[in-house]
Amino acid sequence: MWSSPERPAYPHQALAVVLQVRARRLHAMLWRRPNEPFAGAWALPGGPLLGEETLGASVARQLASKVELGHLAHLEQLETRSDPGRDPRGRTVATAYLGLIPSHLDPELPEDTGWHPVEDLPATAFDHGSLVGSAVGRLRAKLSYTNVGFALAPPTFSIAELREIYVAALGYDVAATNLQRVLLRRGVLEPTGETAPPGRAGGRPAALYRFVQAGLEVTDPFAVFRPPCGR
Amino acid sequence: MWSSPERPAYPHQALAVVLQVRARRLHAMLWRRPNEPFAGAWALPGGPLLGEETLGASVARQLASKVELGHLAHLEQLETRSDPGRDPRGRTVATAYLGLIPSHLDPELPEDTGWHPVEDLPATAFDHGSLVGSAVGRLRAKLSYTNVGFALAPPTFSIAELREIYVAALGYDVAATNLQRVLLRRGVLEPTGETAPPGRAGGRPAALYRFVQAGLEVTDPFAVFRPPCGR
DNA sequence: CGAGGTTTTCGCCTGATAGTCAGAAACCCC
DNA sequence: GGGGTTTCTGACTATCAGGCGAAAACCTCG
Repeated sequence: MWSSPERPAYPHQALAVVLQVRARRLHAMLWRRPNEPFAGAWALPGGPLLGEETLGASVARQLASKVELGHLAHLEQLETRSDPGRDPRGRTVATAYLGLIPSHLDPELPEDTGWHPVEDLPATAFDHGSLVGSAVGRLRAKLSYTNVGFALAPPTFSIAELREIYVAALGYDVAATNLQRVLLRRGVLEPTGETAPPGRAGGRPAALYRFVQAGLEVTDPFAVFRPPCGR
Repeated sequence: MWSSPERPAYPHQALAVVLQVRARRLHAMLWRRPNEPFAGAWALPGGPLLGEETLGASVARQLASKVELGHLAHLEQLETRSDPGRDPRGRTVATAYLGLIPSHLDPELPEDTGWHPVEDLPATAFDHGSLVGSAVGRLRAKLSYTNVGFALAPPTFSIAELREIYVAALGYDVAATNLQRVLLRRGVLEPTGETAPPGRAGGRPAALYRFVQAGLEVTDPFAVFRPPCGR
């Protein structure tokens, strides 16, 4: 704790890595910087921490200028970067958040803002490229042991649709059979009782499901070294 | 990104939640605050982010005044707290780190600093109590899917000793047989080939093991939704 | 209205692994 | 050498993920 009167301060910014599954690929939201440094490069939305707001409130405020906040289904703190050289203009500290938007939404974005596949990012400003990498890593890990999927999926969906989302987000193939069984057993998913009409090519109508809980919840963190009996 | 000239700044501090297994219980390192606010309450070691240092370097610097840095076997960033009211004196932002010290060490601590069982914390200053909670949660989760155990255990150890450490850190019982088999199969542990002499009560001499890798490594994050074949 | 094609669903089998237990092995002390 | 203690090993069981194939349900076209 600082007891001495000197209390150096550095500008602090909140950044958001907003991810969404679009056209079967995981995308990140970036905007093109008009000014130096890194003029023309793509950057994460964000800005200075102000007045009496928390970092969470700050990132929400900054995001509000890019998308409708109601479209954000999930927001969590990622990590804080403090490398003195991360901004050529001078020292800054930045805290990044991970935001998720369900795949059925197509929010209107400002002119300078767009979606970029995370596997094929353009040149990014500052350390924003590696922040996207961190965010994707976090999302992929959590998809397996939490119900974050709810923040990527529409309110109701067939297993086939959910599989597409998971495949896009995870970056590798998963079997629909297994996905259904695992998520059902864990109580993450529940059937709505309704079915979706088949496509024009025919096929059996797909049963619709929804996520039981809309907030983030850690299901069964890790199967290993579990407490003796039902925790 | 801030393009306007106004760049508000708030003092930023780095805090450390240092954990160690002592006497079969998980302890956190706290020091007693001499001054207001929270005079007499227990607080996490930490202090202001200075000059050209990163947060990691800052927390290491602050810790150096409490323990010998060489004793720290692991250090990772936890989370950043920004509630404007977290310090009654004025706004601060604090980034907490998780530090681990192996159980065989007994570092000398300053007069005002001591170890406290995490399950039985005294009154803490600021939001430090909940930060200890976060740290313990992180450690417990990672014990199951990484090799962080290396940072809690001595260089070599018997399975019984390792079990004690895991039990203390996790807060619940685990079977020695299982611990050995799981950690061996994952390639986290390897036998040294040596054995420890039995205690005075006799008993078969215990085989000694070591962690294969001394740095943090994510073994097999999550068994679910694994890519088709050996990734 | 039936045949062929398409998509989803369901059931079964397999393999991997965690949890548990009991017995054998190795050592001490008396 | 016998009793006690601790550790090690192997076997058994239960659970669950991964995969496959058949059945179900629906479409379109002739």
